Parts: sequence; structure tokens; C-alpha cells
Amino acid sequence: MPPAGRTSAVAKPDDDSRARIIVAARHSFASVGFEGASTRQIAAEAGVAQSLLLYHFGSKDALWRAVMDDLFASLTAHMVAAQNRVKDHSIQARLVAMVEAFVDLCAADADIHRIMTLEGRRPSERLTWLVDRHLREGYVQACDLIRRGQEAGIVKPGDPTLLYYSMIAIAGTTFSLAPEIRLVSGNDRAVGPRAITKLIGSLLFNDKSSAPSD
Amino acid sequence: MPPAGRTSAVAKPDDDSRARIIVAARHSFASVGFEGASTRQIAAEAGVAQSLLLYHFGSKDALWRAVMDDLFASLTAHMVAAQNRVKDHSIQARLVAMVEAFVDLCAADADIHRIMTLEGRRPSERLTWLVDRHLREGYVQACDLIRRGQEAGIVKPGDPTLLYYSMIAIAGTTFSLAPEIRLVSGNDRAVGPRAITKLIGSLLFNDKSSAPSD
DNA sequence: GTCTATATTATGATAGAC
DNA sequence: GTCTATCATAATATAGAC
Repeated sequence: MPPAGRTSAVAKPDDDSRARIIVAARHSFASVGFEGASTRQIAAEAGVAQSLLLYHFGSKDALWRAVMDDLFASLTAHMVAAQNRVKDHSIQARLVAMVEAFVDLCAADADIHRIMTLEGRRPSERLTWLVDRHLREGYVQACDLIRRGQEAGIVKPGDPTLLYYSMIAIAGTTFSLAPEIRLVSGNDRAVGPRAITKLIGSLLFNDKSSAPSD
Repeated sequence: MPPAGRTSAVAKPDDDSRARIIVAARHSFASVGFEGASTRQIAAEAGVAQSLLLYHFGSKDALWRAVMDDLFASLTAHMVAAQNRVKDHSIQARLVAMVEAFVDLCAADADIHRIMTLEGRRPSERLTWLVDRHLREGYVQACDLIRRGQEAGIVKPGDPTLLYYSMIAIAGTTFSLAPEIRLVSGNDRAVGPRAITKLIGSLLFNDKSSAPSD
């Protein structure tokens, strides 16, 4: 679902390579983290010279930020669109829509969860930047929704933050750790997004009737 | 589980620095991954010369394996001890014991989850080694327990693998991403292990009566 | 915008003194 | 067992040609 192009702006005819660098960088950062990624390897994967990457973005750090802006542009658009579709529905319907949208996102691109879980594990300037610029708003809105669900009696009691991050954890981990799961379980099962949505429903909602139908 | 090299054994008076290197390396690998970690930085954190690390372990790769052997030695001991304590109890009690033991482990040392989620995200020789040597057995036993719980009607239906990894995800993520959660939520709440155990119970068990009491 | 050098620093690993 | 060099390579970043 993610429109892989440039985040904003004018889209010059020739920033094809710029876009390819972003894609390659996202993959590298998701695989081996910021420190582990190398601009040479990224450039090679994008099929350009290493110096071009610095021409476009100025530094490895700035490239990382560009990748994040690009990633969250489509992520946020996807989540907002999902909420808009159920704007006038019940709180329950909006929660289900949120969960489904997020699970679909993780299923479509596991690197999203991989990148986020790499940066959140230790304090850094990058993490502060990421939280302020991209993470906090979605967090606040999701927790609001969860809290209202709890007040309406359809969501289980408990710390909304814990529920929110548990949702992210379940939605992301199955796809994020797919290589390990494939190895350890010995088969190529593809877990369907709907099974995961249902699982998160059983975590979130008070009774079966409020869980997303399957 | 005695590894290559000499993890266990005689404990000479002076392998203090060896142990310190392991601790520092575990922390580095958990923070920035194998590729991101540098032997110089690890040595500095351990307070020894960089070359000493290669004297003890031979290579960065071998150091990583030594760290994993060390980590899983205590992890496995902890999990086995927890199961032994409830050997003759009901399946339900054994499942609860497993969840509690794992949550406690994650709460006590977040780096365990961090390291595991770093290696599982892409196929590699290290991942294959890790799965064969340390991961598969625990996975098989846990899934067995889950499956028997399902047959007894106390565990919710669904892919045991998905349930197992969801348990790991919830138990680990809250601690693993603590820096991010602290930043995004704006306070220093410490989520108690028991709240997480309870949450996993609501994911796993069919009704409240089978959930771990709180 | 893209490339080929190249400067500079950091990296994993080795050699040899104590 | 631990250290101080040191090597060869790979890293980020810059300069300058086209």
C-alpha cells in the first residue's frame, strides 16, 4: 500500500535515484540499524555512487531522517485514511479500524516495525527527534481512543500505553521476525493478517461480541 | 550447554576481565546489533585493551556466540527451574509459570529481548546457529504446552506459534522499548511485570477463571 | 545530478613485549 | 593474561571533473 515515491514536493524528473536511495536505505536501516548500515552498501543496493547519496542528503544522519519522513508520510496517511473511513462510527468500530489498518501495514512492509524497534531501545538524539516529529501524535490519539473504549466498557481495563504497545508488538513481531519464525517452526506458514487482528481483538476487547468478526 | 571455548569450567582467578567483556559485548550487541557494535567500544566499556577481546574469543563473531551461550545458559536455567517447580501441576499452572518466568526475565534484563529481536529479522549464519543451538527446543516445548492447553479447552484456539511469539512480543516489548515509551508517554511509569503477565493471560486463556490471579 | 578520486578516521585482526 | 603498537581494510565525507 505504501506509495513509495518522494515524500512531498516537486518530484523532479530525475530524482529517481533519490527515491531508490531512500528505499535501499530504509531496508538497510531496518536490517542492521543506523550504526550497522553503511552508505557504501546502501549506494550499491541503489545502484549509484556512494557520494551521490551524500550529495542528495548531506550526511548519513540526514539520510536516516529523510527515510523516516518518507516512511511516516505513508504510514500516517494510511492510518488517517482508515480513521476517516469510520469517522462517524462507534468507538469500537474505530478501534477495530485502527488495529486492522496497522496490522495490514505491518503485513505489507515488515521494515516499518523493524526500524521503529531499533530506534526505541536506547535514548539518542535520533529517538527524541523521531518521537517529537512522528510518534507522539499517533500515540496520543490511539491512547485516547483506547481510554474512551474503556470508559464505554468495551475495552478491557489497564494502562492504555501498555495496551497500545502490546498491539504494536503483536502486529509487528510476527512479520518482523518472520525469518526466525520460519527457521524455528520449520515451515513456510504465512500467518494471515486477519488472524493477528483477531488476536489483538481478544487482547483489547471485553467480550467476543466486540471483537472483529472473522 | 558448554560452548566452544570455555564458558563454564574452572573459573580461573583472572577471567574477571573475560566476564566483563561478555557483559559489555552483550550490551553493545543488544543496543546496536552485531554489525553496529565495535570491538573497540566493547573493550573500552569493559576496561580492557581491544586486543584482549580477540585473545579471549578469537574474533568478533566468536565473541557474539560466546555472549549468546552465556545468555541462554541463564535463560534456559531460569525457565527450566520454573517448570520444575510446577512439574506435577495442571497444564494451566505450567503455562502460567512459563509466562511469569519469561516476563520476569524480560523485566530483569531487557537486553535479552533486544538481542533476540535483532538477530531474528534477517536470515544469516548467526540466526541459523542461534535457532539450532538455543531457540528451537524452548519453542517446541512451549508450543507443546500451548497445544495441550488448547486440547484441554483452557487455551484459546489458534496457531500455537502465533500465540507463542505474541507472548514473547508483549513480554519483551514494554521493557525493550522502555526508552521510547518513556519519551512518548512523557512519564517514568514502571509497568509492573504482573500487569503484563495478566495481559498475556487474557490473550492466552479462554476465561478469566483460568487467567493468573492478580 | 552523477561520477571518479581521495582525505581522514574507525574498524577487525595480528605481532610481539612483559 | 594483558598490554602497546601496527597492518589492511572499510567507514563517512569532501573535491573536482563532466
